[in-house]
Amino acid sequence: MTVRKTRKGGDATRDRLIEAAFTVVARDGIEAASVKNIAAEAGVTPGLTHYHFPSKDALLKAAMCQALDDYRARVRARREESLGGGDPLGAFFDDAVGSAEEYATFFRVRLAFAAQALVDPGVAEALASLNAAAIEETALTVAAATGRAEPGERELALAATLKGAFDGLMLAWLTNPDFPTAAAGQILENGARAWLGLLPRSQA
Amino acid sequence: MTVRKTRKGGDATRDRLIEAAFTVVARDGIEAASVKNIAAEAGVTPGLTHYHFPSKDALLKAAMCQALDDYRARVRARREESLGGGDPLGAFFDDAVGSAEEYATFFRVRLAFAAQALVDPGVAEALASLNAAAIEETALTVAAATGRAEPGERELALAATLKGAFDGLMLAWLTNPDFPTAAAGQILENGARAWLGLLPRSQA
Amino acid sequence: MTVRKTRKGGDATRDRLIEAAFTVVARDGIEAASVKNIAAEAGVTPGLTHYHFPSKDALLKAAMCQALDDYRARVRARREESLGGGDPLGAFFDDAVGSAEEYATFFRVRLAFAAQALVDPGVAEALASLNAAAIEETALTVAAATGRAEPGERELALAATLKGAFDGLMLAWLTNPDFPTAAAGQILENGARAWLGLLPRSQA
Amino acid sequence: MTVRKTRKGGDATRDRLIEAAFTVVARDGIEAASVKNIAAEAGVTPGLTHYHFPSKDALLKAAMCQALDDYRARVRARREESLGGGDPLGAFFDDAVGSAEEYATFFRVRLAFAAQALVDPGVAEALASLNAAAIEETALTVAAATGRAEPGERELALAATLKGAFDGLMLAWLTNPDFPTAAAGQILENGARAWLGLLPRSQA
DNA sequence: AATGAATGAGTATTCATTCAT
DNA sequence: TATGAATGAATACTCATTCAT
Repeated sequence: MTVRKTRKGGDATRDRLIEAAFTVVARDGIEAASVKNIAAEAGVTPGLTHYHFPSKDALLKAAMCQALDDYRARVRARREESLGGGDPLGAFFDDAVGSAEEYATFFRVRLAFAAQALVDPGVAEALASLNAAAIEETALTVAAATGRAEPGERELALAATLKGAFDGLMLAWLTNPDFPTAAAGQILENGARAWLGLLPRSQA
Repeated sequence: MTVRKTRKGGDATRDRLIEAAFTVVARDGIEAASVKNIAAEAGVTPGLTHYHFPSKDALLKAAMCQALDDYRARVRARREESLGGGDPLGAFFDDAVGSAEEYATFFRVRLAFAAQALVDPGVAEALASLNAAAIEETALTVAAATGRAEPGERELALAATLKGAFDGLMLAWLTNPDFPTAAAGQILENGARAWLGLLPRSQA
Repeated sequence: MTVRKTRKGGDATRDRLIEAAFTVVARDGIEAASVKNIAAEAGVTPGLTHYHFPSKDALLKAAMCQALDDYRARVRARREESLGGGDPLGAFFDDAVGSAEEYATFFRVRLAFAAQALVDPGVAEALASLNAAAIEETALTVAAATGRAEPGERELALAATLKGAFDGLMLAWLTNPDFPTAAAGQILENGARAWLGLLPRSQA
Repeated sequence: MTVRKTRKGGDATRDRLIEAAFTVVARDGIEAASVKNIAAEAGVTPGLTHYHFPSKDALLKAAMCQALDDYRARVRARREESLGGGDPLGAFFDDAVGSAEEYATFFRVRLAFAAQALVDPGVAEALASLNAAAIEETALTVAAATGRAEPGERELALAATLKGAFDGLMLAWLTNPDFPTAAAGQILENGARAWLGLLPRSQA
């Protein structure tokens, strides 16, 4: 019991560190994500970091994984929410375009790691697998739009395209508040529907 | 003449530093872009860097600006090459999809600075203006597709979307070699044509 | 207890750094007072300096404050020692002239900071307040000479003059070992006694 | 002729460098007196400094010597101006107290070098000899007060004391604008007159 | 006489990491 | 578990000096 309590405290600290790393990277960028800053954000001593994580990189990687996992969970929740509606694809685009602000924090962290992934194979691998999971999530939505139970190659390609394109739009929007979000959403949606052989939303 | 010679030596070094910065960022990432590494790549002493540039950030900024300017020049050249053809939009997509490898280096550098732009307003501003220039370049192509001399709001919105989306696809492709580039290109192209009220390429 | 022991180690190092800074400035001048030299004198790593002090300037300031505080304490001790004697002013001058060698180290450090105070307002302020404290100390001696409990304006002016003049004599003596210390002491003492309306010492 | 003209230009630059060094030291302190800053103040290139002076230290030394020489010349001019008056000592003190502001610039530079003299024997020697010259100048005034043609030991001791004490008062005044200048002048003057066996000025 | 380019040693400071407690 | 002290390598940047032109 006491042992577990102690462990729980330790785990709580570990989680606080992960969350603090996420916060610092999202707020101040990866260059500011020093052990000192992260520990300060978590309210602990820098030395303690190396008790919970073998290295700073391990901590950052853990933060990245958790962030992308949370992101995927959020995407899944949205999908399940909109399962009942008649137009899953429409709901997906409405969410993607309408909740940009909400996804922004995730994306800031993702971008920081993407830049590193181009250089560090370890980061690249972790990010790739997490990304694949998110794409599969989206593929389920796409499959639902065409009435298939399992997403095929065509659906997976579209899902990957949508995920990539939306990342790019997010990047553009973050660095340019005047970015035409709505138009971009329509353009993509039209392309997606055409790809699936569906009519445009207005005519459907 | 002699005067110019002296000046030339200095300017040549300056240019070598800029190019070295670009190379290091593209190859090893921005975290490795220390003054020492850049100077070594350029074959000069680190101290000399601060003779030609007031600070490391100024050098990196110069490298970023030059890189994006070169990128825009390349896009323009491609557009002018394909001016004679009957399908400017098709040529644009063929280039974007087919020359991914060629654009990759530019993108790697761009991504590094994008991550910083989220945090450093100075970088953000510079990158935004360079980005706007690239978008205008693309808008000319879009306008040509609809037969207009000057791009209107609709064309600009599409150009911004295409630029953003292609950036995202590039990011996805760089971190995942299996990314369905061709499919993504078609999806986007279909969306673009629909947005402009044109028929899909296959039917045109 | 154990807690205190840890803290003691840190505080001891901090003190060693302050003392080392004082030593280096007094011995080699302020231009030689680099973080590297000071740390070496203290027997620690340069990096550790920035664990105990936010900056080199903060360390030097701390050294200056402690030095001038020690100086004031020494002046006070001398005054209290000679409190019983019948001629406080005479005792003060005897000490000032006779203990020049002893005060020299303090003065060397003080001079280094005085040169900086002309340029750096932060140093100037700190030095001014420490100087004021030393003057008040001397003013107590002056007041005792006239039998007053509290020093008035006249006594403060004399104290400030004596402090300033003795600093100048110290500077002259340090750069010229042949400086007529004894004569200077008499000249100042005569001026001081005349200012207070007292008879010269020889006639008293 | 042309040769002389060229040389003249060179000498003029040399003088500009000396003056610039003086200006920078007086205004920004000796830590800011880098070759770069001095050259900028003189409006020339840093490299040129080493054509006219073998080293930075040589330039600074030249600036110090010229400054103290100017100071001595100024003191002498004052003395000669007041030679006709009946009270040379009174005139000397009136000048010293009244022209503090005018001497301040000289003193700032002098202080910077005094701090170095404590550490660098070369500077110490140069400064000592220049100081001795200034003291002899003052000794002439003191001798005039007692009606002697040549200053004796007693007069030299007083002159040294006055020079030293006034330096100290200048230092005190520069770091504390509230310093009681007038009182200090009277105290010193009383001491000086008593030392020479003269009556105080008020009674004379 | 003067410039601009270049060097190499030097600066303060930050960092991830270790370790005794 | 958690801390505070300590290290050594790395950082950007400054400096006096040299030299070809």
